[in-house]
Amino acid sequence: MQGQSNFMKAFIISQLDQVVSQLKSEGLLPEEFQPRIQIDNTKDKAHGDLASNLALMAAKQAGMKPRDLAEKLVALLQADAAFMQKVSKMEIAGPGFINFFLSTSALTSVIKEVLAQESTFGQSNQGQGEKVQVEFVSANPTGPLHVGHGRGAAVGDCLCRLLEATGWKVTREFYYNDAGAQINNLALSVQARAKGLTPEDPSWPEDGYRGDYIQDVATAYMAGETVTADDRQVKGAADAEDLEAIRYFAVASLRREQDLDLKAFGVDFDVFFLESSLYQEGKVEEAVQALIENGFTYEEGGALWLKTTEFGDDKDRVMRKTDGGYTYFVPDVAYHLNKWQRGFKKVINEQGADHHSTITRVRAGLQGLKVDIPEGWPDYVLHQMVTVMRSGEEVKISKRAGSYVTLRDLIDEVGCDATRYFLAARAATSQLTFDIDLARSQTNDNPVYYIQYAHARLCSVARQAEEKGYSWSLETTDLEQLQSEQEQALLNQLARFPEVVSIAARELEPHQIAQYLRDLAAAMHSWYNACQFLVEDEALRSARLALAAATRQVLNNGLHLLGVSAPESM
RNA sequence: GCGCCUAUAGCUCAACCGGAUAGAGCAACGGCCUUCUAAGCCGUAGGUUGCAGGUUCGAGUCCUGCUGGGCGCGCCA
Repeated sequence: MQGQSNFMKAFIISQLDQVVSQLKSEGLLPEEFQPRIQIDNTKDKAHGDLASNLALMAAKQAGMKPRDLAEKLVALLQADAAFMQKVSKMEIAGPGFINFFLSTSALTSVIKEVLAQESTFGQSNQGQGEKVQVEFVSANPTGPLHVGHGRGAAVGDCLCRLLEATGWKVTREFYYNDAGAQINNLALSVQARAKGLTPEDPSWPEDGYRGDYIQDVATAYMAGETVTADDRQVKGAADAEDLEAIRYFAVASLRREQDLDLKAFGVDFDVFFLESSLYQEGKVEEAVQALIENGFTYEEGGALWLKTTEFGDDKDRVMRKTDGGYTYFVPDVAYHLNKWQRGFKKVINEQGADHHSTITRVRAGLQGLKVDIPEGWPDYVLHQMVTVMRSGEEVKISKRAGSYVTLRDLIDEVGCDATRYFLAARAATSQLTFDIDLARSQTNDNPVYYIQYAHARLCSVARQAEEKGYSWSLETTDLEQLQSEQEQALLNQLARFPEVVSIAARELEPHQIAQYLRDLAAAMHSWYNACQFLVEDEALRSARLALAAATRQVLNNGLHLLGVSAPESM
């Protein structure tokens, strides 16, 4: 699938396509030759603005040397007067690249596009209004969100924003594992605290949760406080013997706390899906029955097994334990069947790589249901582990959670913007080192402020232009004034944006947006230092204010995709 | 032992379905504020892309085999 490209790329591709057809009719190229014509951004401005490797790809089939074929292609393009209005010069370079030098009018046309499309510049319709469900975070309601959940939240939310920007109809979903052994464990831990035990006591539950937050929950429960979670209100029963009441209260308390953390992080969900609802509605049992009826199960050692090996797993897995309970992936299968039945042909699960072994099991279960779910469904985006560093040393604990660093710690300490940026700026496949000192620093070390500062500077220029009565309108502005090296570099960066958004969405890689924004901000800062905007020469001034307005808009659009604010002053 | 991820400058990381001389930031060194925000800019230095083969006109990118690191391999989730 070809990504949405900037219009000059699309234009050159279509012209080259015509030229290829021409060469076919001349018999120079075989009829069956169907190149994927590729136009690249150049790394070196000596190579022009855009470049094509078509001659290199087609040389063999044409039976010509690449450079000779390139000559031929260039000659045909040069014959087209309309084409040569947009391309001021072509050069053949290296082994046979064709370098395109764009005319100023072609370069500056992006300004008109940006100012006309405003906040929609960069958007496309790749998704064609199709539904996509993105499940992310999905933390167990047994403790505060940790930094790994934070990475999931940042990456998942940016993915959603990218998909929305490219024409998908997105449902953000959070799956609560509110049934199962870990919840029982939570209830026992709170109960122990309610009875005044501490983790040091010999009678403290085995594998109990030891963090301070358990004490907070127990105290609130015993005080009869009322907790309001997203879908329920629970009053503490103040009875240390009522484990059921404790369980209910504890889950509500932790859900509420997670909700507050997510809100502070600027992440909203459309659906909170409860694992317990699958049991209540008999969906887990239905899925199990279907798997049994389809012959993918067997009993052994008092347990029920799923033949996951028939779907690529290295060993079969227990579905129903000897104690009668289901293993965790069984409700997961029921849940994903539910997603499918809700009509999501595309589903993306963003989760930590430490859970990657579930993928094979869930997909195997879905195949075993035999309801025509495609083999590779659903998609997964796995993020690797996060290490938090402070003063050159790894930070492993938080006061509240005990054994891990919480998302709340980071938001409180470095702020929402910087936390989101740092957690989304690296490829999900890479382990991430979160440097608190760097994220906190309000200096040029910090890419968040670097990008935001670029935006704030342009806002400031616009304010001052207004104060001085320097009005301008696009219709009467002569964009040919933008001749400096920095201006042309910036124009090329602006033109890249729709394509970057498109590729980032297609590859499910939000970090590409962060990377791009840094490049764009760098181009803007270089320009800012090289050129004065509020000059006497009205023609030049207006052109620069137009470019400044367009750049500000694209910075804003890009920051929005990351969920990072775009301040008007700093 | 098996599976997934990963290895790029001293450090943290990029590199657009294989493209030209592998790029940024930090750290180091040298410059730029009477002028729109110096949270900025310009320059210098820094590399056998873990190792060895292979495919290709062309490989950090694809294939094979090694080596190191992370995660997983439970009738936990």
